[in-house]
Amino acid sequence: MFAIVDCNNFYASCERVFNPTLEKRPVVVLSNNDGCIIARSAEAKAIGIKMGTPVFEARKMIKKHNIVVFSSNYPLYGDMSNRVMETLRSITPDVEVYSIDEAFLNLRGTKAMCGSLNTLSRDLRTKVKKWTGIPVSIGVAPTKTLAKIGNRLAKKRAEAAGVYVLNSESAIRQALEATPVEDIWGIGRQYAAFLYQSGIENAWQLRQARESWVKQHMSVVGQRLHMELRGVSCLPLEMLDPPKKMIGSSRSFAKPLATLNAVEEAVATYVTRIGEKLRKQRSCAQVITVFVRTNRFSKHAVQYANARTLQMPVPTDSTPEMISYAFRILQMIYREGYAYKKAGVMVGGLVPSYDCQQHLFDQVDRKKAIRAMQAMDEINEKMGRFKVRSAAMGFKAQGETRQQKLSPNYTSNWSEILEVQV
DNA sequence: TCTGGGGTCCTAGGACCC
DNA sequence: TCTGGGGTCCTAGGACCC
Repeated sequence: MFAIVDCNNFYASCERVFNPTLEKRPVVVLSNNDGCIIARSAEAKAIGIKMGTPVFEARKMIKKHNIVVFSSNYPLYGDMSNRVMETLRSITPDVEVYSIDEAFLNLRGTKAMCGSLNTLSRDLRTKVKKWTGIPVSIGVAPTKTLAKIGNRLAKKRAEAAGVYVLNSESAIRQALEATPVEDIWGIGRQYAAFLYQSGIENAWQLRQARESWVKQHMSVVGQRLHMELRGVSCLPLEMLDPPKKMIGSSRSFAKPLATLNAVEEAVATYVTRIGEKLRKQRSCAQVITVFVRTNRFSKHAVQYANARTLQMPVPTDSTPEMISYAFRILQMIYREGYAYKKAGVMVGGLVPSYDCQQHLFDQVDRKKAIRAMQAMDEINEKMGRFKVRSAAMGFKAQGETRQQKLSPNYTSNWSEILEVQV
């Protein structure tokens, strides 16, 4: 049996843990750059605030209902996520961290088999709340996809009180009939529209569809999903996270940038982040892509977007080297006269760094570069991010993002730790 | 005025090999 | 009139996830 443990309104709940005055009040958390609403407390959802709404469109509602607004605070959420995951590991080592706020558990072999899955799940839910302050919902079923369906009902139905177990054919049928196709894990907008057109509206109807028909229209991904709905587990628990195949970094700018130099400094910053991630997972990259674009929502501004990919001669994880390639690309795609709203960098073709094919006529002293990057990473680890950095990033952070409603880093910065008055 | 960021997997088609 | 068969690798684009 699989369980999926999903934190309720995770970012909003994290903010609440350290600020109990937010209890019962509508809370929303914004995306990078304070752009869109990406997390909502139950109260905010009840008011009718939709996921992904641009904050300026919701301004009236925010004012009217006195909604508390936060910029996103990823150091805080990441840390709270670790606490939740550690708590889950206290009942079983079989934990797959699926996202910042979700984990799959394999309940086989846990004490559950002695008691009921229901009791075990309820106990786990209580434990996570008590140890971390984060409320979670739990779905339990014979496959991951069915567990996800259970989880949705655990959240939706008050009488479920946060736990929904699909442990019999009749329970599964009931749950599937109550699940519209667009709410199935793996069914997005396109497939949902297609299924409705084909007369399939809920998960039970999809389960009854012919396998060959599903395969024909939804490829093997759909076929797997179909089997999972029928109780045949096709998606195993993945406990160790495989190395990334692609790493990217991009941002929208609070204020558009109009000079090559400013865009260069932003791009250098993205490459620096990518370099850190690459070295952390001990990979080198073979290709690098840079893209720039103007504000795609602006109706009057002249639009321009471009991207280019470069094959690097030798796989590398060296920040300065990647910056020079990124700048070369930027030279090719940058055009004067536009107000740039967003830029980004991606690297791919990742290979393990111990396994990099060298180049016969390589001009770079790789050993030196490796030692320099190691020293830089160590200093920054100790003294704070970007303390030692490439001059290409500039002195003043370019393309800075807006973060006007940031909560303190309660759990990751000594000077922002919570103060309690006695 | 104002609209996020970071990923994965699959398929079809082209280029190439013998 | 009529032009094989079997395969790999790469890329772009589409679909999905949180």
